[in-house]
Amino acid sequence: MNYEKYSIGQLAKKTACKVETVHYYEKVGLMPEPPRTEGGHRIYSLPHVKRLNFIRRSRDLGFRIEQVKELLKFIDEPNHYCGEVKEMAMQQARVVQEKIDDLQRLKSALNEMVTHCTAGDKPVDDCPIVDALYTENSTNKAT
Amino acid sequence: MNYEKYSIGQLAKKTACKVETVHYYEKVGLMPEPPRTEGGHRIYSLPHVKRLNFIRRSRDLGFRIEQVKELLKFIDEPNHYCGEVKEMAMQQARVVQEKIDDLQRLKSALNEMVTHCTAGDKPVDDCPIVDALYTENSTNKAT
DNA sequence: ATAGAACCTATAGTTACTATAGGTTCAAGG
DNA sequence: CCTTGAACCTATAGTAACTATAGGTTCTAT
Repeated sequence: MNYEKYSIGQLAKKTACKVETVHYYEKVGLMPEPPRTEGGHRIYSLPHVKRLNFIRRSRDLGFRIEQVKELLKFIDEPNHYCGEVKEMAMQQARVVQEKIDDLQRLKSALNEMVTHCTAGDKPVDDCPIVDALYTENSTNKAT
Repeated sequence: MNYEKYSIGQLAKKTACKVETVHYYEKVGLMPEPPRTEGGHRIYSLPHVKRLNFIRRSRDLGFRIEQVKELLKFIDEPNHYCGEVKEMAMQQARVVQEKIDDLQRLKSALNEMVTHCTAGDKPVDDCPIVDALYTENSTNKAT
C-alpha cells in the first residue's frame, strides 16, 4: 500500500488540529512516532489521519486522554479476545450513557430558564434566569 | 442589616465549594474581597453565600469563568437586560445539544460493536467505532 | 543559491482548579 | 489566663490538555 504522504502541517490541516497538538499527542502516546525524512521531519499517511480524527472527536465528546487510549485499544489490538472487547465496549457505552444523561439534565435546566424568560427587554432585576441561579438552594441549612 | 456572619469554612460548606476555590474566585475577581477580622480572617455574610451559589451553579451548567463574569455583570450593574442573559443561556443549550448528539452517535457505534462481538469471532478490522467518529466532516479531501 | 515557509525540540503559559508548605489566629478546655 | 489544635492565612507548585514562544534546522520553490 503506497499511501499518500503528508507532512505534520498537512495532517493538522486535514484534522482541524494544531501541529503542536499532534506533537503533544505523540508525546503522551496517542499518536505513534511516525517515520521521518532524512532531515527529521515527520511523515504521515492515511491511517494517521483517521487515528487523529478519532482522537479529536473523542476528545470533543469529553473523553479524557486516558479514556481515548482505552478506546484506541479497539483499533490497536483488533485480535482482542472477543469477550474482552465486548466488555470494554459495553463499559464504554455505559459511561457514554451517563454523560448523555448528565448533559440532558443540563440542557433541560437551561431550556427551562430560557422559556421562563419570556421578555427580552426586562431589566435584569426581573430576569428569572438570574433568579434561578441566585436563589439559595434549600439543602444547605445544616451548620 | 446585621446579617449572620460566616467564616470562609462555613461559606464553603454552605455552597459545597472548597475553601481553596473561594480563595481562587477572589483572586480572579468573581468574589469580592470581604471584610476581615482583626487577625485577618475573612468575614462573609448572606450576599456572599448567594453570589458563590450563583457562581457554582453557573459553572456546573458549563459556563466558563469569563462567562460567569459576564453574567455577574448583569447583577452588579443594573443597566442590563434580560434578553442578554437569555441569549447566553440559549447559546449554552445549543452547545450542550451538539455534545448530546455526538455522544448518541458514539453510543450507537459501541452498541453495534457489542452485537458484532456477540456474533462470535468476527475480526474488528472493519471497526464501527472508528467509522462513527471518523464522520464525513472530511470536506478536506483536496489539498 | 537562497529566501522564507514549515519543520524541529524544549520550555513556559493557559484554564480552573487542587494540593502543599510553613506560618498565624481563633475558640474551647483546663 | 494559658495552651492546644482546628481553622485560617499567603504563596507556590501541581494537574489536564493543550497552546504559544524561542531559537535553531530543513525543505521547497524561484
